[in-house]
Amino acid sequence: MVLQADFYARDTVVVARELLGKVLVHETAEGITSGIIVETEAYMQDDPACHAYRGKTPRNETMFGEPGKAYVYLIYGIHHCFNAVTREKGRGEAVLVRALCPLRGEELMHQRRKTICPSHRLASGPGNLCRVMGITRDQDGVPLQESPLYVISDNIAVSSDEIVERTRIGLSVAENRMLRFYLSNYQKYVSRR
DNA sequence: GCTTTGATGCACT
DNA sequence: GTGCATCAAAGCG
Repeated sequence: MVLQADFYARDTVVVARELLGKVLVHETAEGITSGIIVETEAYMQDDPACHAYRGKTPRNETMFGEPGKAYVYLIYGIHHCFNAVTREKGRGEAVLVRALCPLRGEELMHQRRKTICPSHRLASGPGNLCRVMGITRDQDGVPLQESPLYVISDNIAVSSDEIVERTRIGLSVAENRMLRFYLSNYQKYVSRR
């Protein structure tokens, strides 16, 4: 079942936790790739580390739009990052998806990567994730319910004691909030640190 | 194995 | 001009 807008139109931390164990799918001309979401981070509007903290700009406009849309941006000039927009329209909050456990299209993922690596590192980190899934800024603003890019709730059981809360990664401000979540039994698929 | 560093685009002060 | 929600190659051991 594809997750609908009402799933995303809730508290950002709740959405971040519940996205763990769901499956991200991208259907492209090259083929279909999918993977279990194993690591997320929550970004709230009152958070100095959040793009929306200083208000709306052309770059982060998507975050303020409808819940359930993809917010994709370029970081360090090289890498893309994929987020799911949460809360009601006008709120400017999102969940960053940081890592996947590959499910379908692993062949294609290897092709999209220039380097050879073990499968548990294919989508370890937001930049790698977008690369192997074929996500670019072309996907910025697309609704996750009615696009080739969507999230489904599969029957992957996640009990709350498998969810580990940690501080977020790569930030210079507001580092110490427990807003990063990952599944302990998939830790090797997660970016390091 | 682990740590360091350069590549690189774009929004914003 | 600066500072990033990063990655991988190069260097060390």
